[in-house]
Amino acid sequence: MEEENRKNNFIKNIITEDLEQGKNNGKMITRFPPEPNGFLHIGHAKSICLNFGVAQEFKGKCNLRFDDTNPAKEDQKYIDSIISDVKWLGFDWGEKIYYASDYFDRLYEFAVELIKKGKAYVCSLTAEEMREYRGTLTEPGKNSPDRERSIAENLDLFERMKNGEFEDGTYVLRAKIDMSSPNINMRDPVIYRIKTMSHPRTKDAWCIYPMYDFTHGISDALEGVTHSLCTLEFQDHRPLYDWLLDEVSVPCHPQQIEFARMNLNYTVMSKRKLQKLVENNHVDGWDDPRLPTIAGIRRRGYTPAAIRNFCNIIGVSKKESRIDVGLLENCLREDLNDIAPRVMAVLDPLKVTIENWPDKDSSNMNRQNIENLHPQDGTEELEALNHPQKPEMGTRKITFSKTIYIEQDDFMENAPKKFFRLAPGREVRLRYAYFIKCEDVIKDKDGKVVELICTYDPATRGGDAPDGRKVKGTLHWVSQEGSVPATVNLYDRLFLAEDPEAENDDFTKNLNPESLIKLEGCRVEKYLLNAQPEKAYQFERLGYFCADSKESSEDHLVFNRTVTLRDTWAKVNKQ
RNA sequence: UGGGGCGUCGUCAAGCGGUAAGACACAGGAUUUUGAUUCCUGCAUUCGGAGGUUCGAAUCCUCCCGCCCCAGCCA
Repeated sequence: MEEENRKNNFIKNIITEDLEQGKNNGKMITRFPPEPNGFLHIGHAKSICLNFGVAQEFKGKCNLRFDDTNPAKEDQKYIDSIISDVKWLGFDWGEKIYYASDYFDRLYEFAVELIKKGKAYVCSLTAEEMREYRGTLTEPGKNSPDRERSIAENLDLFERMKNGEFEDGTYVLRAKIDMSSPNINMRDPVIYRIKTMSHPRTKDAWCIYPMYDFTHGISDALEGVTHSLCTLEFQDHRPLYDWLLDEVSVPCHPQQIEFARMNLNYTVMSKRKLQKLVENNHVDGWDDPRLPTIAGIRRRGYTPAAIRNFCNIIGVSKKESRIDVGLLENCLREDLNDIAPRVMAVLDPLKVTIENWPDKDSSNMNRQNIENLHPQDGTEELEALNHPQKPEMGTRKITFSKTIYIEQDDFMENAPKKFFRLAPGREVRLRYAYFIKCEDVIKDKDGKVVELICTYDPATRGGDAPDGRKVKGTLHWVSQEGSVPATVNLYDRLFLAEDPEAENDDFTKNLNPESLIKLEGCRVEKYLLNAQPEKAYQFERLGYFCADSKESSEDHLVFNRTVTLRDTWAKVNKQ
């Protein structure tokens, strides 16, 4: 379904044109450059799909490169999770993983080159002073008193910075550009700072670390990146990106192109807010199935194909937008409908006794209509399709018996005409089994319906009526003997508000109190006993579900609802 | 009020001077042992606004309006 017919976008147009004109010797290389300081979310998926996607499409390559220049925030565990997420999404970064930290030596040399050209200087202004000297959005900045320091002195100071002779914060290395530039990024930006701190990969080799702007462009150039795709907020940095690459002797000059990041409604995407949800236990951890993190949606049951397709469908532009999660869910359903085997599960069981079904120990056990009746326990095996539209997915046996369960919602004592399900005196089909008719309703002392007494029609075995009579409704069901108990997590959107962060006060006020409903008394087909975590099943008439990768076991099955089926009845019913 | 961006259907989004693609949503209808799927049909005389250029403008020009980003020794 996906892969074919990928949509065009302005970035692909640029690449096509560059390739046609023979730019970059006909090569095209992109990169996905995460900072390992947090977990990936669906917004990153857009960038991943874009960068790896165009590389695939144009027969180029895409490097996975960690932008690990700030040891204060970064950690190996993030590196590991990012690698696993990108792999799960289905992308291949070739033989090696790149790290900006692998370039620390060369980066240092490039800084020295800049100093020698008189294009960088060591500055001793404090952070606060530097802010004052920087000016404001409307007023130009002032030159640092250290701006005209001699090259020799700069060289000496910078080397001593590297050697660890100074305290953190005493000196920085700055590019010498233009303190009166209307673009604040060009007002002598810091390119190196002292941080006496161990780095996840280079350990204690360095106590000075390069800044993003300095590192990123050079890393791109060293890797021969041709198109450096990043989000809109870096547009103002492009002049600096270009300045740096022009001033330093790198092998090539990549082109930075910016696009709008993805926003989804009914959720939050910022690292800080996701962190708050986790820390304040509003959710169950970084992989909570309600979170838009890759780990979360994966645990929820989303498929990589659905996410890739979604990223293709939403397109790439420079317009800031908030995409309807409905679009995502639709891509999910499209994929799941194709691949998920169908099974039956009853989430809110209502007991049904088939009164004319032979009792285990009664004498009518030899009734000939019940072809595969097991005389020992009074059950019958029936055959069900694993996917009605795909016979190649095979069939499976399901067990029918005297005691079965249907969904509470599928029975109504005083049912309106449009209600196609079970009601006193009405007949429905049990999927792949028999027609049953409701003869009696048993209630407890509070008036709650606790059991239905029904009769079945032996002639309708498999679900077809030989006399051609029609029933409007087909219900899913499960039998006492053919099912096992399970817990089911019903997930819904995490927030009630389309834009949870619209008001500047506490966004957690918009949390949906019903984003998780844990159902304990569910019953699922025995077939599900060996369900693999994350593998999608369609619980017929309910939605798509998967066994939870953390909590489900053969002793205690736990399923997550990935997404519901489209439900036009619910919509009509609401009106 | 400095600089950089962006404004095409409810939501995304093509379009690049020749007379508004597509997807989702929505509304009808058909088929259906999932009120699912699938399948038809409809859905912007109009492109933030106002002028101008042109035989012809969403596309070019001018002005205006609205929204976003930038003053980390974060990325």
